[in-house]
Amino acid sequence: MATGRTHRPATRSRGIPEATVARLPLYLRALTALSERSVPTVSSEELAAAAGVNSAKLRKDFSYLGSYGTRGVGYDVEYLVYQISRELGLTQDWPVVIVGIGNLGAALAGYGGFASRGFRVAALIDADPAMTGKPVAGIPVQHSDDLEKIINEDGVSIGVIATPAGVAQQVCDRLVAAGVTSILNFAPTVLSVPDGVDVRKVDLSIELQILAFHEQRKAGEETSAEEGPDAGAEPEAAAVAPPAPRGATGSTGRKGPDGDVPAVMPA
Amino acid sequence: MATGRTHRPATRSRGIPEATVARLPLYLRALTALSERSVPTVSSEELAAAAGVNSAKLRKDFSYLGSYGTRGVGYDVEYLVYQISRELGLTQDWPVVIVGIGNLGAALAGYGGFASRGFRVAALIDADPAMTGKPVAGIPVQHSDDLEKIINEDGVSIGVIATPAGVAQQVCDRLVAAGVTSILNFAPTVLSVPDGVDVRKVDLSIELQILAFHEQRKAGEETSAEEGPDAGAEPEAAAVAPPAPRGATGSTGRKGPDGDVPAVMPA
DNA sequence: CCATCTTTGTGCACGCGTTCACAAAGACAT
DNA sequence: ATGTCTTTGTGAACGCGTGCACAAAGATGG
Ligand SMILES: NC(=O)c1ccc[n+]([C@@H]2O[C@H](COP(=O)([O-])OP(=O)(O)OC[C@H]3O[C@@H](n4cnc5c(N)ncnc54)[C@H](O)[C@@H]3O)[C@@H](O)[C@H]2O)c1
Ligand SMILES: NC(=O)c1ccc[n+]([C@@H]2O[C@H](COP(=O)([O-])OP(=O)(O)OC[C@H]3O[C@@H](n4cnc5c(N)ncnc54)[C@H](O)[C@@H]3O)[C@@H](O)[C@H]2O)c1
Repeated sequence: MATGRTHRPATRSRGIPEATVARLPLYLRALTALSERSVPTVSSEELAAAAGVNSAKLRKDFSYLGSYGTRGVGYDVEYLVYQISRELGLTQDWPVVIVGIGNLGAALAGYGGFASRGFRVAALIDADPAMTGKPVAGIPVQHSDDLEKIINEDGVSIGVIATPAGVAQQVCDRLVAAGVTSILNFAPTVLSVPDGVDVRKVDLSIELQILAFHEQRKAGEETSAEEGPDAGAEPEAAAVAPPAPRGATGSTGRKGPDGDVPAVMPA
Repeated sequence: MATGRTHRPATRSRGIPEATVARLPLYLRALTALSERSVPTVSSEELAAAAGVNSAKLRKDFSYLGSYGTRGVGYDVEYLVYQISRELGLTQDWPVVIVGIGNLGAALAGYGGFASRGFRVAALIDADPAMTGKPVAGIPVQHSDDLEKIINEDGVSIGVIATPAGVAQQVCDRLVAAGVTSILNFAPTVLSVPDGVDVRKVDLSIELQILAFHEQRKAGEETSAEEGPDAGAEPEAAAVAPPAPRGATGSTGRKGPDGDVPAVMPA
């Protein structure tokens, strides 16, 4: 290590790999469970199993945080919980605003997993005047006119967007302008933000499409043995000529190698 | 994970990189928008901008599907929509069951993004007898006793888990035993499944923790100049002795009201 | 038919992330 | 103290993903 670009000569190992950061919450969850069962120590092997990862990976991940283990014994659960919590910034309280209190937003508002890790729902915001003042999950909804004020007063730096996709960018812009620097986006849109602002997206539709891809592959796999070369996939089979299929989508007549249904791309 | 079996030396270029697969839905969404505006063709540059990715990456991604572009012109929108849809398996209908119709499950049930891409909610399943028969988003909830029957009758291969974490593994096992081979898990637990079954997880809590990490780093960055040694980083500063801090600190001070904690420790 | 201009498709290099494998560190027993 | 046994921490190799940069392909205009 360290051979990379050591922009930060000061304190060493300033950079924890992104992949590691993404796994820390996983470890933390497993450790918390152990802690509640009063388990004093765990080996990398046990913890890795609980977190569903490779033990070598886990050890390397922890090595970025420091040497918190004891050889021959393992890791002290309580201590590790604390160290990871601190590293993730969970020892402090993070006020969060949720914008767009519809079906999803309401579910999120009532989600216990928020509070359980130091995330406090500071406010629920919606543009619908009819919603204003109405309590959702015990928290009164506030009107989006007050968005800037709310964010400033509470010092909110994390925002959750659960509005329709069409207005997500606008909402995002307002959040950022008001001082939010981390956004969790549930709307199916690509958000553009200035440097220094982090955006993470949760897109159900994309997840399903990825699953569908693998599902299709599995299905094709079984029959491929006797179906011949172009059973499940070879694009060339369907490729007539690139600039050909101009016009209607449904006009794709005989294309699918295995009796595909014409693609109807809906709204 | 996912691509466990590479027993396929047969047909060439069988493997589309996982990272590419994950981006295809993104491209598809952007292309669909263009299609609705009747835009006939797009360059890789334009499309990349719309999808929020690098244009070289996009071209390389498409190259895995075949040569569907025309040099000097770009890509035919309609044709590309069809090709990507086919590659992702969206030209066929995917019945999906949602298990656990609580706050989140209900929101998912009513989500338009499902149907818009060939995913059909085949059934809503919940263990609560009081829910049985009650329509949610126009679909009557069925009791989990009938889970196996429902899955078999509809030929469901994709399941969504939105139950409490504590029962997620059991639900998962039943789904898999009944024939489901793709699972989208919203419960904060690590699911273990046999080979051949794909699991994707959506974990709000993890996303927030990742944001918090970066948020903390941003905050620490500004003050780091004068903060001295243990600003927000050097672990040793807080390190008393590895096996020391037993029970102290109230660590995260959580008292999970949500039962967020797994409890399921895969032995 | 040829020249020019646009945009694709990809070879290549690089960096990140994963995994193996093992020396060293420490616990524990004798 | 010394030896044995367990488990960490990490060096090193490898594979995947990314982005640059450019030749080739094809459109377009003369
Ligand atoms: N429901 C789901 O399960 C689900 C899943 C994945 C993604 N999504 C996405 O999440 C978003 C919300 O979904 P939903 O089902 O809750 O929709 P919804 O229509 O029920 O809720 C949207 C809410 O946003 C509010 N809103 C509209 N414009 C606003 C603005 N400018 N400022 C503040 N609030 C505004 C509306 O008043 C409404 O209450 C959508 O983009 C959807 O695609 C939903
Ligand atoms: N609400 C959110 O925004 C949110 C966000 C992220 C993750 N989650 C997770 O999603 C899950 C559901 O959250 P929720 O807020 O909807 O909880 P909820 O308590 O409102 O709903 C859970 C539902 O699952 C049903 N259920 C319980 N055991 C079952 C079983 N064995 N088989 C079938 N159904 C069963 C219950 O009857 C209930 O209707 C939880 O694991 C939660 O941690 C929720």
